Amino acid sequence: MGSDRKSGGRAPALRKRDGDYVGEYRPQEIEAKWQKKWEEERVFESEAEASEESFPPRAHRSPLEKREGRAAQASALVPQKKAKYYVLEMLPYPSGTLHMGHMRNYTIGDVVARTKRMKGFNVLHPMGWDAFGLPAENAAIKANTHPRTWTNNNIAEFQRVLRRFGFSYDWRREISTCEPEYYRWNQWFFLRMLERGLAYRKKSRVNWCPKCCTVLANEQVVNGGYCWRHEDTLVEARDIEQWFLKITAYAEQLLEDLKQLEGEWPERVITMQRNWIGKSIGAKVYFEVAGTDERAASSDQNTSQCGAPARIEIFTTRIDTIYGASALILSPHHPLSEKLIEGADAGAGLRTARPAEENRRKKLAQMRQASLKMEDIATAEKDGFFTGQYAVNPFSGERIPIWVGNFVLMEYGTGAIMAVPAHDERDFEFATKFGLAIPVVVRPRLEAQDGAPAPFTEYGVSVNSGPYSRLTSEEAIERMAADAEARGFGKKETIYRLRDWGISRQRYWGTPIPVIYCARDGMVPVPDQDLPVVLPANPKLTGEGESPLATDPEFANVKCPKCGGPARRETDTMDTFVDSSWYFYRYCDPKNDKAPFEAAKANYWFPIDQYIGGIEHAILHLMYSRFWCKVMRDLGLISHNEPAARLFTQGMVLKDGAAMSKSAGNVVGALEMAERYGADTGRLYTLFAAPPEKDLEWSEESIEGSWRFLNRVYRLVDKHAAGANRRLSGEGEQRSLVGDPDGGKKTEAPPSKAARGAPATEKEKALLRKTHQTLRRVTQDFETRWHFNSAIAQVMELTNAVYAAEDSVRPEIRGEVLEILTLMLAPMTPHLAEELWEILGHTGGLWTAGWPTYNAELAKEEEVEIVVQVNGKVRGRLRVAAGAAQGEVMKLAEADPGVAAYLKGKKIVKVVPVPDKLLNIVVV
RNA sequence: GCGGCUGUGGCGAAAUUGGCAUACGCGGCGGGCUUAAAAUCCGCUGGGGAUUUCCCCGUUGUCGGUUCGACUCCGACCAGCCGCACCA
Repeated sequence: MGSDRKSGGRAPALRKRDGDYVGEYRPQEIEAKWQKKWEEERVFESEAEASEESFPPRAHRSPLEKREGRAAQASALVPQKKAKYYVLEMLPYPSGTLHMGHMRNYTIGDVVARTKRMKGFNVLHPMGWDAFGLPAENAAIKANTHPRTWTNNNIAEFQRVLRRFGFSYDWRREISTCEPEYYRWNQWFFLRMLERGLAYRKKSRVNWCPKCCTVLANEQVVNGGYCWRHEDTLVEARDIEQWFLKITAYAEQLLEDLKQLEGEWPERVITMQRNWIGKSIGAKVYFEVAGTDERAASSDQNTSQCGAPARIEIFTTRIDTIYGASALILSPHHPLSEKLIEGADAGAGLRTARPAEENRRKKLAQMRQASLKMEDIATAEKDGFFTGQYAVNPFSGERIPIWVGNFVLMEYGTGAIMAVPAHDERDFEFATKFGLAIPVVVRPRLEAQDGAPAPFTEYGVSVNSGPYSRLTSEEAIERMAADAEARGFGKKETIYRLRDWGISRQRYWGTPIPVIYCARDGMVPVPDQDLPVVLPANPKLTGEGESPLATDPEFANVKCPKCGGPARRETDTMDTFVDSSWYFYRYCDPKNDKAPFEAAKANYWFPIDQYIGGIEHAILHLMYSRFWCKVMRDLGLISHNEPAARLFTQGMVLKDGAAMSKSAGNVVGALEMAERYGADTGRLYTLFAAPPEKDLEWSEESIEGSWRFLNRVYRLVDKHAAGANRRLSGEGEQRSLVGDPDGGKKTEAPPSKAARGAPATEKEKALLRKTHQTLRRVTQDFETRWHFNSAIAQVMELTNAVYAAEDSVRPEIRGEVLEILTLMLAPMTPHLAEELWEILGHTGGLWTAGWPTYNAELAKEEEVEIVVQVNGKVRGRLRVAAGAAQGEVMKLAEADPGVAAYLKGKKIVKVVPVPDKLLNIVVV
């Protein structure tokens, strides 16, 4: 980054230029000055939630309104009752250093918050810390300190940096999830879920990360079997007793309510959630097990010779293909797969060779082992073996072999499938490899599709399906499911891919799960009045073995709350995603010690109007917190269904092609940036370099451009004010001075406060026109499209126009333009804008000003350029009065020599006019 | 394999509803100021030609379609990125 000319310690300030003294833009001083002022004046504190009564809108009238007496009309557009606006960036995990990737996220939120405040909303814009978590524990072990020390140090540092960037947070509401005042409510929620059967404990196959030394939720397993924290570490399967939250109870609602979010949340996130929930509508069908003889005669023989259970349940979405089932296939982990391979080896007459029992056992063990590794499951070759047993197809009565296959997942459906090779790719592959029959039972609807490649997996028309032949697939699915249900061998069923949320973690730095195990009373919830269950202050952390809390007898050994006998505490802690599932509600009422929050306060502020964060939480945090919201609604705590009305996922900041991160070693530190160029330049650059949803490649060279622009604006305003002051004091124009001119501050009356004249010259008109056109577009870009980059480009153009106009416009006109320009910059570069506002002579602080009102009258073009095309090619340009009549434009076009040349000798067949823009003449 | 997103100058990008493609910025080149440099201000920057006014040509990943007119809409393809992935 080279020179230190931008650093704070430059030679001071005043230089002579064109007879005016122009100061130098010194962001470090300006930024500190205004941050202090904002804090003193408590500018960013939202108004009380109870304030549903009317508030007068923030008094703002733009200079132009004042001049034209339009204030009354304009304020009619502002809601009389101050509307609330809750804008939130996802809370950070305080680790490492804040870099410009983080700053981009917070800058976007801050622009929104500041804009809304200027527009008269009661804005809630809080910040807090996702303070529990494994990295703190690991770092503490490494540095031989306490996770709390490590975390709090980081929080202090994060705070410092965020304040340095001037983000407009209401710091009174700051929360930290590792404080007992916060996590006691995690425990409280857990107990409420326990009461409702939404929290339960079971032993199950879970994902274990050997590096984290703890269990992971399904959502924390990425890239087909790797730990989300250690993307190079394969997750292992373990059977562990742990706590689950029953998110599956809300599967349908979570899916259904995504519809409400359409258009408000990124399509991508909605799609990902939909896929994650993975709803399948189908049917369960029960197949009787018929023993080892495929031809077994007696229909009443429905237990096998080795005592295997009577029936196998399968799930299918294509019950219409059941006449084409040529086998049942069980998952290696299916409990029956073990039972079915027992018993005497096959007798004579089997169609398919049955491996000897010993080999069957070996094979099963092998397949179970293989499927523990989650990698390559999708790509692994199909494998399986015949159990020797048969089952009866309840529709056809046909006996079909029962196999075990490696591609059948125990975790999905019933862990068993019917194989229909003719109409399913995987079954086809399996059948081809092992020589199973491939009977066709669905034909394409159109003859033209006949001879379609096997397998044919689409809907069509049933054939060879007994009474169901000739039905369309849709009809067959409907009828066969109903018949199966009526005849008692099946039923319609909807299943979801979504699994319950495993929240037990075998680590220290998290919320203790508030239950106690008593030898006599079993599992006993900790009574509400005993909350919070506080983490022991001095744990023995090793990062290995069982939960650290289990090794702390003082913590683990307790009296049973029911019988008073000796009991043992649960020593696992909660997944930290519990903390972040409801944190945004706590901001509404951060100090409440009676309840997680007061319902009225939450209902005032919620839903979040604008939530902003990274795409990496598309499923994790954003699914969990939607679930939590619905649980809280059912507990009667809140009265809405979804926590966030709108979601925005910003792009990453890349450097050298990779996401900025500590581990990649390519971070541009936020503090470093602020020291070198000032926070405003950093903010401006991240907004200008790319639209916010897109990834942004960091470029040191481009930052200079943003820096130069702010300097340019500063000089422009400062020079203007200096000139105005000189005129006021020296040249005897009789205008009153406000304040003390010797006070060292620029408190003289600014041009804007003086009586203003209407634009007189063409140049003045043009500049004001440009100003209001810019204001219109910037307002739109802020409001709806969030194209901050093109908004900034507009402001740059306006700045260039003011420079170009030089002295051809009177100072009072220029003053007006510069005021609007300053206000437009305020949300993006707030410190500089405050300073300019003061330089322009305002004493109240820019935060008391509102967003300027666009004046359509002044923005209107009087004369427009019309592009004349002949057969779609530009052949001439006309300057005409705006709104000129079509015939007149046509006449002018025909008179234009450039156009006429192309019309000569041709016949005009069509004329397409676009008013005030274009005229296309079609000739042959 | 399925789903989604993206493709525009040397670079980051703009183009609001189908209406002048390349605004704004970076980089580069030239000029003013300066003894000089930095900073700053001004101009040029798709290609070719005319010393100006100007003329010709090309162009938004590729091919096709709709349209008076397509970066924008439709179809097919190519490339890159992301997500899911034996989900029955």
